[in-house]
Amino acid sequence: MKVSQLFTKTSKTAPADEVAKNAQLLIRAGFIHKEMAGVYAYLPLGKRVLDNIANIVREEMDAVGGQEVQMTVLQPKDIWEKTDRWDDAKVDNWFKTKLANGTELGVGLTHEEPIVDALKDFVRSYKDLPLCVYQIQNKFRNELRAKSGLMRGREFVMKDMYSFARDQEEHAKIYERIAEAYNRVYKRLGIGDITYRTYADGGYFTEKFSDEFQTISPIGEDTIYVHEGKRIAINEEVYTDETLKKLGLNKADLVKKNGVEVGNIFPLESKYTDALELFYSDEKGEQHSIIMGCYGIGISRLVGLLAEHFADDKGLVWPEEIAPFQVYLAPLGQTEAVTKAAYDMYKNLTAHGITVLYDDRDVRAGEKFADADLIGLPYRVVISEKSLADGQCELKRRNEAETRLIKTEDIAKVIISMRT
RNA sequence: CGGGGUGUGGCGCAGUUGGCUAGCGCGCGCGGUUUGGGACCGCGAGGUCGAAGGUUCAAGUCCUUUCACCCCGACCA
Repeated sequence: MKVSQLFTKTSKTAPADEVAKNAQLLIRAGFIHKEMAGVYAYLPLGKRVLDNIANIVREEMDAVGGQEVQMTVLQPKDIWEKTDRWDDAKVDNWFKTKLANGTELGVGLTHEEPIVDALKDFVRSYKDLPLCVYQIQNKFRNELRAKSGLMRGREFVMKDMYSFARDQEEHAKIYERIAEAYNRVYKRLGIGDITYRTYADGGYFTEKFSDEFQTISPIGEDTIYVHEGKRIAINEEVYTDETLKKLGLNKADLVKKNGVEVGNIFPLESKYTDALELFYSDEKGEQHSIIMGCYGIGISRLVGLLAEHFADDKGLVWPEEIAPFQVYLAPLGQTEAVTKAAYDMYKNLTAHGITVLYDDRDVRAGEKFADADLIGLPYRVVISEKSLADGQCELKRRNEAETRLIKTEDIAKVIISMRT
């Protein structure tokens, strides 16, 4: 894409109504637009990042047998009454609305009920199970206080997967398989080394733990106790001697950290399936409860976390799998030779499947460099009269200081070889 | 929801104890000089000061109400 065609612009100043670094950087670089507190639009660059993250999650969920669906935002009241979650006294962060005729509707904050309801049309027999269904879409929660930019919004993008198993043993296997998929997701996002499977409160099922995936970060809202060696952690909310004993951990081996909850998986037993009367028949024709699990990843929260984590004093520093484009191509000067070389390279890189943000604007070098740094693409290629005289261009990684001279015709090959 | 703070061109800000056609920087448009780290000069467009009501000869400055946003806390399947 050409910068001249990109409708967003960068800004030297951060908006006064944002304090969170993730929001400041993403807004300055033109990735997102704040619609209101806790509600952000994704502009072309931000949308690409959001999609890249979603696609990593999608691939890993598909790999463990997930089937993607798109559920509705508007939801009928009755299914929520069946599980006793409609009442504001039970779940207080609902957005609710009404049809013209007065019928009450819910605005989706999670989708256990409608998924189970939809499966009732299809799941009857033990032959239909197990199965995993997931969705990646906007969810709405009426948070009392939105905060920290993308980290806690009222409208946000989330991946939710629901598993349906015939018994506890089958459920446990699926649960572990998905937990491993989660680790792969965070690894691919570049935060595997600072993300820990964390024992946490199980909510409705307090006798059991749920598992959170917590990424160590100074902006983390949660306090966790990390066991480096075992790559696990305990959320402060269940950090008791009893828990430690149960997990066989020693207080002395744990380090207190701030964590961002980037995922949460938990067993739902048969609470929703029973309440909504989704059962299966076994070989003998006897009916049984279906054991359900729920697996969330905050996609838009990850955009915020990654922006916050992969940044320096000049701007964003995107990992390759997440960056909106791979290369920032910056010709310096407007001479015919430079312009032609840049355009040829743009075509060449694109033909090699390398995405390029081509800064074709007639602006000074400093401005291009500053924008390249702020937007934070992994590679920057500079074409100028100087290096072009030797048939070369300059290649620099965003996360390194070193600049290297490359033969212009080799640039695609070199970048491909440098890829992580 | 409790506490604290802030709303002035697109963005960041300044506007003394109320007083004249509401300023500055960035950005934007035009012209020119520049051209390897957000250049410089000149000209120009753009705001009725979050909104509503009130006090006053006079309100961006005072009062009331209200909306929005930020921070701390509480909350957070």
